[in-house]
Amino acid sequence: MRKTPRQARSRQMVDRIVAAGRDVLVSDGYDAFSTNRVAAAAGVSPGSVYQYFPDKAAIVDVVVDRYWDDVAEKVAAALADRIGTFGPAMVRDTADALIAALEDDPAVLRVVAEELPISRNRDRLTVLERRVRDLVATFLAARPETSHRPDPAVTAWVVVIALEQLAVRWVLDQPPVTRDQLVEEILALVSGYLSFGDR
Amino acid sequence: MRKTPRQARSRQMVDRIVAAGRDVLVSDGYDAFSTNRVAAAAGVSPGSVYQYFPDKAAIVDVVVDRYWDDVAEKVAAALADRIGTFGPAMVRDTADALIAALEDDPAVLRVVAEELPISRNRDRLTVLERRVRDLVATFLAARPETSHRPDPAVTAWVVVIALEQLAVRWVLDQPPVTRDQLVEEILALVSGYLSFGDR
Amino acid sequence: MRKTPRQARSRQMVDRIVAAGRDVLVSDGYDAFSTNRVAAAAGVSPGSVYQYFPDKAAIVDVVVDRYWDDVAEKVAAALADRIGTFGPAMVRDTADALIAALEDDPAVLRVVAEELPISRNRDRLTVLERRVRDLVATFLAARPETSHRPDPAVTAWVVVIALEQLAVRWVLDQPPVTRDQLVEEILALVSGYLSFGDR
Amino acid sequence: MRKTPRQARSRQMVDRIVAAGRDVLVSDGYDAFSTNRVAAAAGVSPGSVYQYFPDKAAIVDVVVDRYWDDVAEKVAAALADRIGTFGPAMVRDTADALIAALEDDPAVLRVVAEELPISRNRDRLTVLERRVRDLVATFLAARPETSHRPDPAVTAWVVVIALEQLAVRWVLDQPPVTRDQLVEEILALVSGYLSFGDR
DNA sequence: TATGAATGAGCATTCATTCAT
DNA sequence: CATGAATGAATGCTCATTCAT
Repeated sequence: MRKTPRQARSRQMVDRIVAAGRDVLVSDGYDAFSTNRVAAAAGVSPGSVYQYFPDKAAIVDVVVDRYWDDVAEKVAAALADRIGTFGPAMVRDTADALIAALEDDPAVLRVVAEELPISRNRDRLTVLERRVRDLVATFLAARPETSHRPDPAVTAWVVVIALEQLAVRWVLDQPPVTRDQLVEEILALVSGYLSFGDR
Repeated sequence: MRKTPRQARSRQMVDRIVAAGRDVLVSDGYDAFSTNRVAAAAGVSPGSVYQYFPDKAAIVDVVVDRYWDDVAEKVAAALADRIGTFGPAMVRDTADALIAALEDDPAVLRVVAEELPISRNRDRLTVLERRVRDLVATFLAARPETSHRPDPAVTAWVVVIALEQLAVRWVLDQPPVTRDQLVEEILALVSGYLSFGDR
Repeated sequence: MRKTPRQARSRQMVDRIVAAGRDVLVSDGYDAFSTNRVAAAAGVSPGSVYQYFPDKAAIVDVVVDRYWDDVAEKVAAALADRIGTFGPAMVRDTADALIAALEDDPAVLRVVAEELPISRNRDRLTVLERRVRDLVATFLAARPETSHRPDPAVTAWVVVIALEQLAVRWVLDQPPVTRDQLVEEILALVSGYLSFGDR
Repeated sequence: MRKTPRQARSRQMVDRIVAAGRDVLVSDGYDAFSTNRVAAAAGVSPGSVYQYFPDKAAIVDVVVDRYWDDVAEKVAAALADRIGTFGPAMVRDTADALIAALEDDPAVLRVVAEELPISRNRDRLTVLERRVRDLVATFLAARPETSHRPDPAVTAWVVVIALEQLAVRWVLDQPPVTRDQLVEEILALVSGYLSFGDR
């Protein structure tokens, strides 16, 4: 007749703390992020935080990790029903999925992308990178006859950076560009790049 | 019997403090950046710092501003003797100039781009933006007959973001891409993008 | 189906906790001595500790008490088969027995004598005191004809303090004095003192 | 017309903090000794403490050092006008001077001798040791014809420990021994020891 | 009984900022 | 102007103790 099984209770505490961490990050900013504030926001004592996290940095790390995992999951989900698309359509779909995922929580994106030491975000790109590598590969496979970029690894690196940064800046800076326009421009950028040298 | 006029002395103090700020930022990192440390590094008392800067943030702001001004100046200087180039050559020159400027002080670039809250970098892009706007305009002027990007403002926004981020990441992440490769890829990216839709 | 009667189980818990307390004291020192650590070392939950000890200090007290009881027991045992010796021989035997007892566990002696608030050691001397009182009495009884110390209680107090401290410091400070030398010096000190005024 | 010259002000702060440290140690005990409490007792902010002491331990060290310096000074002063005394008189004088010095501040003596990790007191004995070495040497010089302790270094070690501990315990434990009795017993102890073997 | 999650007061320390000199 | 001693709020973190299960 246990109300909260041991495992679940831990899980719940971690979740509460992470949620509170996210909130503090969003509303107070990274500089004002303190363990005491997180504890207060979680309705928990400072000591309790340390039963679940070894130190302050670990809380931030989990918040960031969860955010990017979330984004990756959304991108994967959005693309799941479109497998099989090729070339341009795939670019469009990927850009669209990424933008959509980033639009979901701009507040955290702002903190994560703009306030955090980049080191905390270092390993987050794996999923996007894999996706882009595939994208580049299938795109090129669809146009085997043409002359194009020589080194696929370099090409993927270029596309990842451009794609990611365009999506992030669009969400955060709200430039005078519509969402559809953005997707079209990304399509043009990537397509033009990948086919460059065609004749 | 005053050696230096008041104005000049102020200027000198500001310079000392900013230089010290830069050094502290580079060697200790943003987290360890403290007014006391800056004062010590400048050989000045903490109180004096507050005669020239309202608070700690203002010091960082000036360091960042000066850094980006410096970059802008270098880019402008590098391009000064190449005015009149068109299209692809201009893209190449711009990319090259930007990379060169960023390579000059990677230590500060690292702090500025990776550790600082991005808000501090907000207004830095004006020069680069103007330059890229010109670049886009002249490029398109060279190919007036072709169909290409519809909105020059949007196009410039896209190119700025991609160009800047590629140059920054290349300098900071040292990816397995040579400098020449990078310039070629940027050229391909921008040229492909700007001419996309040509036939 | 209870394996161990309640009483015995309590006893066992207390023993585990005290043993763990001793270990923590020895390996981590008094400053790092914490109830949680003791509980962990005992393989017991922190809550359980409080079923047997009212607070942290009580654990230390028992560790200390047991240590001194142990020493007292060893001294008594060592002297048991030498009852009947008189004067100098008895001094020598007592000194020897005490040194031997202290040598048995220098690690705990160090903590108990050097790190603990001495108040915790307050009542430990009873056995040694009684033994020394006897020693003084028999010594004097062996030389009834001579003039010597007037007040046996004071005399015993002096001898206890000197004897104990010499033995403890010798064990802990490892001075350049051999064990035999030490015993000889103690003998000289005590004998000289007790017979002082002889002619 | 400066009220407090720079040097003097520092000195004054250090003194205030050390005095507060002493008071906290005496009234709250070593376990409750905290930087915040010291700061409060000194009527100073916690931050100020750290302008004069690198950490908590440093405050304790200075308190202890000052205490023992003080004792050493008093002993030296008390003996200054008695130089030239020999043998028994010198023992009496030394014992008397030491007891007097320790009696002056039993509260601090209690903390220093009973609550502090002994390591903090390690180097304090130099003065007493030198004094005792001299004492032993002159004593023996006065009785060159007699047989006595073989190793002067060992002899001095024994006398230091006994003398110091007897004086300290007498002050702190208030045993049923008068001050004069104590001095007489110490004289008997030391004299008997040093002349032991005489005939 | 035994548990161990939760507590929260407390600690040592830092640092942006002020202000009397 | 320049100083730098002084501040004190705030920080990350610990640990003796409690109490619901």
